Amino acid sequence: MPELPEVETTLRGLKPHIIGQKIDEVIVRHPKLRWPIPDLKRLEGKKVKDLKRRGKYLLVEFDNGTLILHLGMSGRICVLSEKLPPKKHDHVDIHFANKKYLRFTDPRRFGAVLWADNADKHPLIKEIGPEPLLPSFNGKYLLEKAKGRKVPIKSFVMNSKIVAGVGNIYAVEALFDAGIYPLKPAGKITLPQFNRLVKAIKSVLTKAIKKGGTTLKDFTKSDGEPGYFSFELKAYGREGEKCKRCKSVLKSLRLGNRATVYCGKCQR
DNA sequence: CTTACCGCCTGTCGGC
DNA sequence: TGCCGACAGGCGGTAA
Repeated sequence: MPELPEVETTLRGLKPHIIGQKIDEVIVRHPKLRWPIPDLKRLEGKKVKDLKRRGKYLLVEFDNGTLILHLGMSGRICVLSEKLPPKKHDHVDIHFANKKYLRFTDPRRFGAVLWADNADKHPLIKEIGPEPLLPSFNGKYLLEKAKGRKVPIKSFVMNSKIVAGVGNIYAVEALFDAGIYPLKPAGKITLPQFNRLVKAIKSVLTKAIKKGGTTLKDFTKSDGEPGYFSFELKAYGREGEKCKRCKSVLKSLRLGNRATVYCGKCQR
């Protein structure tokens, strides 16, 4: 389940291997991910100009457009230098002139590999809200956006139009840290609460990215998995266990079919 | 415009 | 041991 920190870790691991590299050949074995993979012949002979992240999307930039990658739930990308026979879920290989190649793996195929002539205008990218780690994402911004909205705050922060790339795990953790009840209507949250929430989101994402950084040296191993499972979660997955703050038992509810753990005492 | 809900996939896990 | 159904989950799409 790659969340933003894992995508960021993937980006950092990938960058030194692929920037400036010329593509020799692209092999697509299973063209049906979340959307059909377009014809990637257009990449052959092109050089990777830059690699960026927008929310959980990875953007591989070329002089004629951008390859958009999304890892969905189960996607992984690695760079290999020795020829390994493709396994069942290795859907795309991108071979570079330096004999290394990028391999896109995704068992559940919720991920995406797409092309955009202009990524900024692509429908999946253009509506994405501010990056959570930039200063433009702050309490005042959220307060303004939340005016009159009745959606539960958890759904609100998981809405990519409001803020980019905050998934279930980090929404649960940040709301716990900020002491906000997940079902509280977004429009009823005060500026001090939003300030705390923003601080919590930034801090939890930053911590996870730091953790991910320790896995970078193994990036080219085919089994090198960005490690956020080792990241210490205070609420997510701890239903029925004791709150680390007040010792009462953590409760859970389902919101839009998503596991939502919270402390009934600390979160109001 | 806002909100609620569907469904794409497959590995894993609990129950029998 | 093996079969089977339930479940997880990002997130765009669509219905209300």
